[in-house]
Amino acid sequence: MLTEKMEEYLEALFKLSCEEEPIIPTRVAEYLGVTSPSVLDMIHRLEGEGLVRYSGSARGQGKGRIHGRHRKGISLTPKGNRAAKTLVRRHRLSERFLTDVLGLDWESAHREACKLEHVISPEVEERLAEMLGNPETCPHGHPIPDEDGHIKEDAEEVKPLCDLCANEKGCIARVDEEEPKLLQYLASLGMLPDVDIEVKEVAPFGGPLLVKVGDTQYALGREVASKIWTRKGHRKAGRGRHKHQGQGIKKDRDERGTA
Amino acid sequence: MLTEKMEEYLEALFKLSCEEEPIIPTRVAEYLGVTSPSVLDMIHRLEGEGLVRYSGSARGQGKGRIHGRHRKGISLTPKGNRAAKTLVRRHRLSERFLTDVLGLDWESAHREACKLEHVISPEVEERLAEMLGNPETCPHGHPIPDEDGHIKEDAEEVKPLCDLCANEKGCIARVDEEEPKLLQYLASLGMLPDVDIEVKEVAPFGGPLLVKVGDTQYALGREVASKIWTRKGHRKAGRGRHKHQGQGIKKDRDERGTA
DNA sequence: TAATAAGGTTAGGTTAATCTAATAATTTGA
DNA sequence: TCAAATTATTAGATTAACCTAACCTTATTA
Repeated sequence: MLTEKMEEYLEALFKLSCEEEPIIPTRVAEYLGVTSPSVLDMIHRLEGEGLVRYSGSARGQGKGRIHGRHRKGISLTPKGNRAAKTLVRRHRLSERFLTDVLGLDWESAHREACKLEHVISPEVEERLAEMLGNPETCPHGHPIPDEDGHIKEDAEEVKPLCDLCANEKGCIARVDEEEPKLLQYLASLGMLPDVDIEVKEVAPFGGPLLVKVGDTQYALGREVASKIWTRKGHRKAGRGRHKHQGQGIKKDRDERGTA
Repeated sequence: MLTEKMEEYLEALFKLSCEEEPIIPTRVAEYLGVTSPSVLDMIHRLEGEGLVRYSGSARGQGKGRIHGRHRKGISLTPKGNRAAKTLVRRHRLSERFLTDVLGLDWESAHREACKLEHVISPEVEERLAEMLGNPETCPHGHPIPDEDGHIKEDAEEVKPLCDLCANEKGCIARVDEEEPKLLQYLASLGMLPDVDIEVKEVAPFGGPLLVKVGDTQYALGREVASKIWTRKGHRKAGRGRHKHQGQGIKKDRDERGTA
């Protein structure tokens, strides 16, 4: 049986596996705010459950180098991957419910979803998805895995804002969700999924980007710009289905002005 | 900080305090399915948090006898009582949401609510209550404490079905929620809150009751009948407010035919 | 290449929540 | 009133998650 902590580790491993290549214990420790002996401890327990594999030190393997049958470092087994995706699905469905139906702001929704994802049963998960109209993304624009753990690939290329050239236009596909403060900041600038954005200038030597959203221009650091993911072209109709449904439900409490 | 287990104990103590008078460790142990040393352990921790009082053995105090300032045995402090009522509120609001909005059956709703109650924040609690139209009772008919922990008293006398005389009529106010199996059984007989019921016969010597619900008669043991609470007179319009709202939200997925 | 930094691992300890087994205290009732 | 039954309490163990401190091992780099 999975404990809540085990679930948290699985999720962390899943998210880290989308970024850097060999996942090392120290990275996990940083990500979760625990010490590395604690991570080792848990990794051993998760190995015992057949959810992760760990082949000793992964240092010096180089990014993405494959050694024999599988990578060094920590990796999720298919079973672990499946469990992690279920958690991600429950988290993102919860976020949609909390923002669209209950009208919470992004930061609160994220915080609450972190707790909800561990107590949602398959039955509630299914009904919730149905009630929300089977949304394809969370409020930040990240895809929601389907019941079978499949994640819909982006139809078009999605790249970070910092990779756009001067005068290139795009549409925000999603924003990284790890830092609540940043999320709140971006929301305050109107940088939300499905919003058009244009890079006006790119300062040299790693300097800031000058971007235009709506009628206003903002200077953004490269670091921040790397957390904003864009796709080509303009906003698409039809993508905001669930969102509009949510807004409809939310409308009658809009005077409270959250989100 | 309260752990989930502490919360479970508080809730158990709250429910037990509504029934028998001096709450003894052994009773709590039975109720929660743990051993008495475990209960003692937790009681000490809860005492340390100022949530309960415990004055040694309470045996032989007699039902409800007061000794000095407060009863012997385990009792909740005002702080503990308040915390327990918040949990009961969250549990019952969750149940309403799960049955009325998501269309779960009573048993599943109860099971899920047991988990949800521990992860709902004050903000979510408030919004959920609002969305549900501030319901006054859970699906089984039990009152939902308000945000301040006040529980609305019954306007009329509410007594167990087994206390009615032959040919006495009443309306089901609520059914005890502790045993899921029983709940499911009663629901299958149509014995739900706000349903009229009539006692046709009472067999002597602790025998069964013959009761009529709708057009059908059933024989119920005394034990079961003691879990069904009735009030005088017929179903009241206006009491089912939240229920109807729930049905409205549920309507467009009724073809699934759950609940 | 030797020193330093970064990371991995072990050993041992803590707290919450549980258990079993044993012992002490109280009740009940014959 | 005294034995049997019930309850309370203590002692000692266990498991999951943590931690700190100490000690290896592998990489970088001066």
